[in-house]
Amino acid sequence: MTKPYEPNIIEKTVQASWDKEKRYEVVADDREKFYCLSMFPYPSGKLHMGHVRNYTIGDVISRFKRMNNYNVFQPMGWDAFGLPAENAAIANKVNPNDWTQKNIENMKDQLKSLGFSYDWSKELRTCDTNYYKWEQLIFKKFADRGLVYRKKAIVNWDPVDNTVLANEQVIDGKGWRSGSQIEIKEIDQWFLKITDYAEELLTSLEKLDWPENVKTMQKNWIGKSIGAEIKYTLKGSEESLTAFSTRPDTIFGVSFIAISPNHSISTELAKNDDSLAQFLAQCKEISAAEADMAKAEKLGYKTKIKAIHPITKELIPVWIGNFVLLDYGTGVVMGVPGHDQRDYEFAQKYGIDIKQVIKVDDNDQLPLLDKGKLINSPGFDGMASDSAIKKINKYLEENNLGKQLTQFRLRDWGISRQRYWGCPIPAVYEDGVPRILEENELPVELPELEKNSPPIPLSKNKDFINISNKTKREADTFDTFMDSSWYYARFPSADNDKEIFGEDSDYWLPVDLYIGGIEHAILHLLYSRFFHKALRDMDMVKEDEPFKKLLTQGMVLKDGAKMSKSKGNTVDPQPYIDKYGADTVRLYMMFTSPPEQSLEWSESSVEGASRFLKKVWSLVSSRKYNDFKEDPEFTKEDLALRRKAHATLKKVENDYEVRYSFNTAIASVMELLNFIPDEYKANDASDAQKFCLDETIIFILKMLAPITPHLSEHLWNSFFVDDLAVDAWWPKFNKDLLEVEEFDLVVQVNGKVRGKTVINKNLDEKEIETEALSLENVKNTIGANKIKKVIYIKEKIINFVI
RNA sequence: GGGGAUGUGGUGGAAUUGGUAGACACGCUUGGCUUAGAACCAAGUGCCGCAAGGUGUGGGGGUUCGACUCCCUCCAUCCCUACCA
Repeated sequence: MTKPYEPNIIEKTVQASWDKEKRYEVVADDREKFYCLSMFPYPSGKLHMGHVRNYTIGDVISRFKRMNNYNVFQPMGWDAFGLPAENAAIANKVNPNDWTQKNIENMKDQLKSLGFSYDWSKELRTCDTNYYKWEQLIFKKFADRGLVYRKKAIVNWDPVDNTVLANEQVIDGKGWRSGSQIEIKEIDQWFLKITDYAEELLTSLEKLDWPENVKTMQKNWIGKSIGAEIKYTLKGSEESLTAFSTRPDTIFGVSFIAISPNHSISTELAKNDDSLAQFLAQCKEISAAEADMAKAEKLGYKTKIKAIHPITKELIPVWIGNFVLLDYGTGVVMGVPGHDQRDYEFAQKYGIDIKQVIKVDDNDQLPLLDKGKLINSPGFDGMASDSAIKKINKYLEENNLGKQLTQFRLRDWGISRQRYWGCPIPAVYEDGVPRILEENELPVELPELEKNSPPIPLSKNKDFINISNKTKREADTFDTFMDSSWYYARFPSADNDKEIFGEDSDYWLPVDLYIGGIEHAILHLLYSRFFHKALRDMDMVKEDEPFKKLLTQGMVLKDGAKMSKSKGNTVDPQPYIDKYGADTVRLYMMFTSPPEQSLEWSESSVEGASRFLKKVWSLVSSRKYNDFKEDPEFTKEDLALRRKAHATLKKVENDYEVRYSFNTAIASVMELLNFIPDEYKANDASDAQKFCLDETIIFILKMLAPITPHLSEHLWNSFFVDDLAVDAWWPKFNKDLLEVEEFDLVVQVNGKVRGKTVINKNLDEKEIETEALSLENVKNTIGANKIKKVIYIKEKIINFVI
């Protein structure tokens, strides 16, 4: 009788030996380096299945690379600042730091129990002064390079709670706690000039080994467009409005101008117009989130102002539209209802002229969004859109009415947050004038709170704010995306308190493989790329890009939505680890779907994963490797097993290394295990049979080692003769063993399968055809019909067309 | 509203380059073992049909000798939309 498989005992023992020998703490050496990074978590309390999936993927790849003789660095840390800590602090009257640290300890224990091969000596927490002090320094250096400025920007304001709300905290236009109608408010904030890098962020996407969909998303987000700025002078005024358009060829179709409710003209007019003032107030009753604005009903208010069309000199009404954003382009839209969907709807609603100025054919329906030939455009009629654009731009430029311009959709990054639990922005106000602190005035430490007292905003913390009568400290903290924009570069130097990026960072950067959720495809990844390029330009890092290769995992969903603490739909892995062991949980997560796909959580086949590991256990645990000095004589059946084992190894290698397709790798190993004939396991098996089984076992343990490291290591140590750990080497398949003399041929008639037959590889095409035609079912189907055509695909298929 | 993805048995999924649809599992059914259950073992399992056969990859259309795969169109679901991380 073999002992039962007791994963919890095995796993604790194996993990203890890793800790003792510090197996996964690494330093520079001669091997090729591999920096494998999984996105660090926000310490929300407990791990959920989304984390388990993400971190298992990273660990499987790290372990596979390590077995293939790479020097692998896989760190872990904590994105520790953020809103949930403050929410928890308010709800439960706990100190956000205590709450966060406790969560970190919990989650760290969970990560350790899952057996991830992290180098914990480089752990970092963004809420540590030794982390964020460097962030304040980066900010100062960015400022010195002219990448920092201040401007007004809109926020969600809760007039009852007197606080700024995050978009997430606004539900149907109401504050989540107070329930009151929120309003948009403009406040002064710090900005980073990410737009200075717009062009490079766009062009260097090409160099990246990233999934195409992520690159496309970033490209569209940056949104480079070539168009023209067109000046509309206002009637009876020196003032003018400038609108940007990518379609100057439709300029003769302009029948209104729309400006933002926040535009200075709007505010000016409202002073003497109560109904307009009311309209502007109404426009503020909408959340600042783009999705909400886009969904809101398009509303307009017609002013008495007229703009002069730059070419026809006709008078055009100026409207105020709630869909026009001030900090978006110029805050002025030229309305061309005939050729723009949104303008069309707006014009229909308010009875504004809709003119067709582009023609494609006689069946044109408005709005017509395609390019075509110009009509109703005096002086340009009959021209194709593209040449008309050039002509019109030239005309505008010569007459000082506008100019050709490249514009980006990307906006500068507002980094001010009106919160407590974040990195203090290192600035002061001297007589109200902002000044960013000098290097020798850093760090600005986040003031500690009383035990168990809820956070008060920094703006209300007098001890912190008031430096002197004239000098006040900045009360805002950084956006937490700042914290996560450079952590990848800090990790190798996490234990270095002398330099921000020491020689360890130099050695390990860039990240060779970055793994994380697809939800970060745009913001986090774009901000990090921007940081990296700015740091490069200050000679703080080399390379142009931080993440060479990217693997985006799909969401783990529960009840049809992304698993997250705030939605309250998380599934804790702990009960599963306790019941089945970490190896089973890891195996199940990898087996249940490929990494990129989103996945509705279900525990339905955890049992299957567990069952498979028990089978491996019962096959290997009481067995010892037979150290044959020379190869025995193999029968045909022996060779079939060896072929299967070597073919599986080849496939699994490809699945791990190239395809990141762990579910199919596991399926192949399961298939291999099922393929072993029972007599090979018996005591009276022949030497050749024992040899083949031993070889198969070696392959199985090695192939599983990245996914189920504890079981593999334990069985390896009891089974094999050398004293190297299971992750010391990866086996090599023998390609001579993969050769076969025969293949299965599928025989089709008119594309439908009518038979299958085994064909010797030596036969020529004519012989194969005869062979196929001799099949009973094929003969019957063809009957008296004449064969019109024969299609033969080498060693796969033959199709008779009748 | 915009951008990106996904859709295959009762369930998770496989089919890697346009070439056998449903590998590998879960579940279920039947049988074995057992006092009984659990566990384990064996066989079966897309749908319709006694069978021959037909049919089948979200719906509709197309290209092709051949389509889960390519094209058009519609529908559903998920993610992002700049202050959740």
